[in-house]
Amino acid sequence: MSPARRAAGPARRVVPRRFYAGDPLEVAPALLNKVLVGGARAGRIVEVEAYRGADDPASHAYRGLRPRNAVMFGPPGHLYVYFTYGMHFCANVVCLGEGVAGAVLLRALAPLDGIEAMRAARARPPGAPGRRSGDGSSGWPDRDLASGPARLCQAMGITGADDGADLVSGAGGIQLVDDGVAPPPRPAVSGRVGLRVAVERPWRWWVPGDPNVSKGKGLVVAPARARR
DNA sequence: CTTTGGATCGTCT
DNA sequence: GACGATCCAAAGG
Repeated sequence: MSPARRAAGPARRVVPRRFYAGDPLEVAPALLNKVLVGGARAGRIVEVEAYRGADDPASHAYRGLRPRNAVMFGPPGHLYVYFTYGMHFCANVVCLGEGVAGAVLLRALAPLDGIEAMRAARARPPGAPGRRSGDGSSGWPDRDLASGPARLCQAMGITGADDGADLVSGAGGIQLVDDGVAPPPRPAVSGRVGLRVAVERPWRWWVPGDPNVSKGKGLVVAPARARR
């Protein structure tokens, strides 16, 4: 590697395309603790949600192939980015094979590299409401830089221009890598956030106790049972 | 702490 | 014409 190689930390291996070929319900929890790299910025995935196709009324693919969701029907290992609420982007990893829709929504990252760039991308202008006075901070504690699907895109600089980017080749400047940290053996689970249908499906997973997980609340699907 | 409403526009009805 | 895989701040307790 060049002198610009990372100062510390284990090697990062690109996640192979076959990893994405499975069902989103299996790929989603396996994505936890993988690392999303975009230019000098990188973050560890700590919260995800699975979306499927014709059998998932909450999925953008539920009503069939459209220009917006076309990437969801394409080959696995690509990024599906959509625009919503008139102002936000959200990013998904495409699963399953070509012609079959499936994706995993990336809901939160733990910032690893390029944290200054993330702060800048998420900063409100000086004097804006909500900005802390006194110190030179640009407004957000690091745990809130990417603690939500739209915040994540803002922090990483992901926009609609990245829709369809290949996470394996990295040709679009975004790549998914494994730095040797395994997914949690027992991830936390709940229903998906922000939906009006299929809220009871336990298709949201996160790294238990991680402070970067979004504050969005999914329906509690498997309440802790009293032990005795 | 929780709840509520505004922002803002592509997509679908 | 309605609404969304959201975020943010202001208001209320």
